[in-house]
Amino acid sequence: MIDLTGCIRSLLECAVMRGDSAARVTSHDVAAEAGVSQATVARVFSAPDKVALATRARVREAAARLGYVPNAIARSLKSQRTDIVGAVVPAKSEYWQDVLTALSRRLAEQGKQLLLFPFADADHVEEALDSVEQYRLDGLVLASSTIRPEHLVRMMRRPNLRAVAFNQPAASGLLPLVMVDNEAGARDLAEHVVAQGIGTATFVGTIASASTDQIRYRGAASALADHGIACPYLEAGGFSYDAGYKAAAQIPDGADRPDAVMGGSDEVALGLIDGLRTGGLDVPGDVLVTGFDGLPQASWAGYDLTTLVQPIEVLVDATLAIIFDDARDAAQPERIVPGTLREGKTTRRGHG
Amino acid sequence: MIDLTGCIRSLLECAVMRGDSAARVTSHDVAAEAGVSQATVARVFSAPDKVALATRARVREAAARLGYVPNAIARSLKSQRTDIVGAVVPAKSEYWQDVLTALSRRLAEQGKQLLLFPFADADHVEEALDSVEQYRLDGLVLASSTIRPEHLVRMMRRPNLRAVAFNQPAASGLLPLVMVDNEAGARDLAEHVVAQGIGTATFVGTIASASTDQIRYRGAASALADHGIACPYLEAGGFSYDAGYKAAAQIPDGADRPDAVMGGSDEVALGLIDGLRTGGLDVPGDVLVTGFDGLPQASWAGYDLTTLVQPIEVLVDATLAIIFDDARDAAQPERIVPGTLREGKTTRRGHG
DNA sequence: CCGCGACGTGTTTACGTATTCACATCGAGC
DNA sequence: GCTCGATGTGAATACGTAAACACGTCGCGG
Repeated sequence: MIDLTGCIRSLLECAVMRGDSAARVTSHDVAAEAGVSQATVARVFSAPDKVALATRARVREAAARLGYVPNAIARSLKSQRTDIVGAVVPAKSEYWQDVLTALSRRLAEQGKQLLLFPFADADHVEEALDSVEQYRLDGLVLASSTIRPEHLVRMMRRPNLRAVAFNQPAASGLLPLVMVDNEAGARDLAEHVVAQGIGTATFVGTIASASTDQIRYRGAASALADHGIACPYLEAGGFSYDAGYKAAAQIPDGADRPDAVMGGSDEVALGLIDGLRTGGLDVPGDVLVTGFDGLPQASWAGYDLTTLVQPIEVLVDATLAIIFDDARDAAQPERIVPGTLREGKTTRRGHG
Repeated sequence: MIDLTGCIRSLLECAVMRGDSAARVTSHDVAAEAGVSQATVARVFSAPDKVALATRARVREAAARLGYVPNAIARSLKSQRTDIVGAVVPAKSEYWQDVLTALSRRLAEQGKQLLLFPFADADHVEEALDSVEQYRLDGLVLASSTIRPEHLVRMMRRPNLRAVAFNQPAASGLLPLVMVDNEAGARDLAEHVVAQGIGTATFVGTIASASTDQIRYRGAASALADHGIACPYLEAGGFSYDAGYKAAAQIPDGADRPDAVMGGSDEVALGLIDGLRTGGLDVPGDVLVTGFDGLPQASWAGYDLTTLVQPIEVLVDATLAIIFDDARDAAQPERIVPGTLREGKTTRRGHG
């Protein structure tokens, strides 16, 4: 039987005991305690092999006794590396949440951290970048296609800072770039709905000025055109469920109703589905719907959306590779990674 | 007509020009350029009112010319403040994504940043806390009820670090605590479904060992008991949609089928809805469903879940108040904030 | 006309670590 | 037995800033 209360109390006493004394334990204090120099203490924590085994043990023990924890701030100042990667992302977005989750997890595995610079809208990117410059980050992920080119330019060639554009086609030629193959993905989706036998289609984009939106539309429209199908463009006005939900009301009904509606993103597509259903239509009975991104919610049974799944892990790994691999000669790498078509029931018509 | 290409090119040249020269512009360089001392430069950027207007302008100009950006690392080392708040959170969770979004936005407004320490599971919290200690953060938000007490204890009384437990009932008495009133919320939900005329109910919890789960169950069960309704507990085994979806299969059907199923969280509840519907049941026709948290997805038209909405902004503000307000005498504040019942169609029965 | 405070600026030091350089010790090789 | 290289350690310095302290100037009241 474990004495949990006692255990916690003793831990507590330990913590309290250290309370003031641990206030600021530096490598000097440890050095004094262990009878060595500060340099040796520093070596024990950053390059242990350079210290004799016995000394190392003595220092470790002294450090533990005093509750010493190396100061990352001081280390960063001296070593010119922070082990922190920044990410400039829109404050609200399901998609970016997923990306950040993957990014932070992978960074944590390498003992590095993720510092967030969220921005409410494109006008606030400037402020975010001001903060970015103050922290001397090891790397920076510029996410969101709503970041304007002038912002990207600003982040070029900062010393000691590898900036990477993530799913940001407009950055091509300016910054190293990692993205999913938006155009091919949109084509795949279009080909898929064509194969279901549709005759008309509408593309409901997110924000017309976003470069991903333009490319996805281009891919879809050109594939449809190959089959003689026109594809009008409708702007939802946002990357959100709400934008898609409202846009559903703009889609013509009656004779002009399209056989398929292609959403510019999963969030928009999910909103479209609910909006169309609220309007009395059946998805996929009356209208097929596709998305783009492969959000977890897209595979929820209530939607089971046909979409293009982005290989987020691959994209994240590619991004970190650019940031941390010292192949600085490969000046402007562009990694375009193919996505995967996920067939859901939103495009599953009765066999025809 | 704007010459966009030219504009970008000039910006680009500017950036390249600064390329090496801006490599490491320090306050000393600016001081030399402006013909003042380093101290004056520092003052211009941290306490401008202490510098004469003319001098200030001259320094600002010199700084702009050289592309000087204050070094936050050095500032932190000197001032013993990082202006960074850390958050220890589970890597995957819709709910925490929402909280983090609110948190980072509010911090950004104050010129502070959010450093993420995500952990995959409770066993990895230890490592996350190791990192936390190295960065001398101004504050720390310990989120998730899966963080164990021994971890909380470890964060007590660290000097210069205000740790706050967020929606973590088990932290009561150990750390300052901010949370929604889980018990009252669960009671409200239970009272609501009772008012719909149910006779039987089941509670599908997330993870039985999580303190929030226990409290929510207690609230629901006691309210139901007040009306003579028993409330068996079923564990989904996670905080996720998938866990809820699978748990739906465990719910008895036929004569034993409960009139209402109360999910331990929105994510679980949404999974439950889809799971029940997949099983051929109608929600709310056959079974009422409730959630807890108030996620954006819960109000999506496809679900329109009845749930208890957490006032995330309020919780976040309370958390930051504890971290930054110098009322250190108020040793262990506990802020329990009431949530709001959101009535969706998942508990809207035909009038009976 | 002197002294005193307010104001603006320069000088100096400290924050806590990593790293370079120098130095001492020890074993091996001729 | 002396040199040479390898190894382990200490002393000193630098990273870039903030803040304490000191100093000089100016304006004011007595």
